[in-house]
Amino acid sequence: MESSAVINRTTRKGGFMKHVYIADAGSHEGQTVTVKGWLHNKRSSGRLWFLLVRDGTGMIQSVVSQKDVQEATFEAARTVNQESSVIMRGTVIADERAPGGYELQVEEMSVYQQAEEYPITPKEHGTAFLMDHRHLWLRSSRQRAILKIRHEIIKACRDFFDSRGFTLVDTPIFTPAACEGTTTLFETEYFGQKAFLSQSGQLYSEAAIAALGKVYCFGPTFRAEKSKTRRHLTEFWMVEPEVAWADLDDNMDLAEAFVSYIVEKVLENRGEELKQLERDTRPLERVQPPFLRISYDEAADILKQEGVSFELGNDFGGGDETVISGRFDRPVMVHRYPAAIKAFYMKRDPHDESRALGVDVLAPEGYGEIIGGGQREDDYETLRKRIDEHGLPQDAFQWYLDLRRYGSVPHSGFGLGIERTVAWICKLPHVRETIPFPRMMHRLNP
RNA sequence: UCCGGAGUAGCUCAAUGGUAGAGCGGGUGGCUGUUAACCACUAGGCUGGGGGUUCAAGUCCCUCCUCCGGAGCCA
Repeated sequence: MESSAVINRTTRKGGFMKHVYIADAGSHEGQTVTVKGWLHNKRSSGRLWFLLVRDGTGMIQSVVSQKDVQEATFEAARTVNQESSVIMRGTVIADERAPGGYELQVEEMSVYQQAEEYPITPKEHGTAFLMDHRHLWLRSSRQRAILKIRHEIIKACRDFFDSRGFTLVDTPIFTPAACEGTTTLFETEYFGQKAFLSQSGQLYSEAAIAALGKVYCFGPTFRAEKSKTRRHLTEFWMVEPEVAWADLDDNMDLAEAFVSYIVEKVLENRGEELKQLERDTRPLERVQPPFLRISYDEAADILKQEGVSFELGNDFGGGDETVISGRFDRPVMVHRYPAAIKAFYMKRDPHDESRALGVDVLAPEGYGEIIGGGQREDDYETLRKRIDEHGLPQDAFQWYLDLRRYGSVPHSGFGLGIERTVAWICKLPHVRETIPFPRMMHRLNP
């Protein structure tokens, strides 16, 4: 979209000729073009106005000089206010004094809509205020950069799997029962019966592999936990591959290739945005295979060496993950957690029944778990036993058990949390800025 | 749910228990190269709600509400 320069060759009411996107303005140097956008900021020097105009592709300084324009245009420049929608016709000229190197020497401008007093000013604001105005906050340069990188990450996820023969399988949002039985779910009324919002598409993806071999699902997931930390949202996006005939090692190979690919694509295509966020890219450049693979017990040893009090058998907390990942210059994969703290569907390690063939990928720089996954239990009787042990309803999982009755195969997969990945790659202090409209315990609006 | 912190102008914040202020934003005026421009003037307040102590409460006490940070839970 951004590269299609000319979309309107005819003069229409309220518009001027030759609409050009700001990102392409440089290639129209010396030409008269029309720019349509929003007034980001303005400054003046008497009979000269500098209007910073933004159109989603970029920003350009437009200069309105009283001696060069008609009275109506100069008056428009004088009275137009922040975030008004504007149409500017002028000549593109190179000028090193202009931010971006090019500016628009305005010949005529019109205000499509004069904005009311804009609540977000070019000065500092608190997070609560900005979140209340999230629908407007998105217009800021910083939020725009984050959303561009989020998009790049999502595109990289899809490209990665698509180019490796995976098929996208959309899994349901309404589910009849808990997928894992471990987390608190949002409950909703479904024509007289209870339904729950999905916390993972994994179980359905497991069904799909017998049809398609390699699949992934990509969608929103919901957790009703009353978590109030920088790493939690109640609604977040997850991409989950599932592969038939893959064991835990294959799964880890896939995960490290996947994460490396995502980082590579962001570095390749979103350098401008990373720079805008003042992200030091050196730690990202080190994100290449192989990632170190350590067992849960080795990870626990690290905590012991670092003097962190930790009870063997427990799961790692956010602080523990930071200490463990702090040892490495790239993501680290921790495998073979105690089976007792993992979901019912995880396959046990044949060499040690107390350990599950699960793996978490911990991002560096204190960002913690971005991937969780593992090899699934594929034996019918064992899985039945696990469902009982976890106190889950046998009926609801009958279809899932069927998968172990009709051509069961070893298989593995994982889920990557998009928001945590965006937060890490952008080095943001909180996941709430990684999604356009975050949903948190205390945030349902806008 | 637990622990801690904060609610004062549209926003970000000041204000010994004694007349509630600044910067930004808004308005008016000035400036032909501004870079979150600058300069002058100006409007703007139920100090989160309720109760109490006091001659006097933004300030002290109780309570409720809201938000922020952390923990737990989790991805």
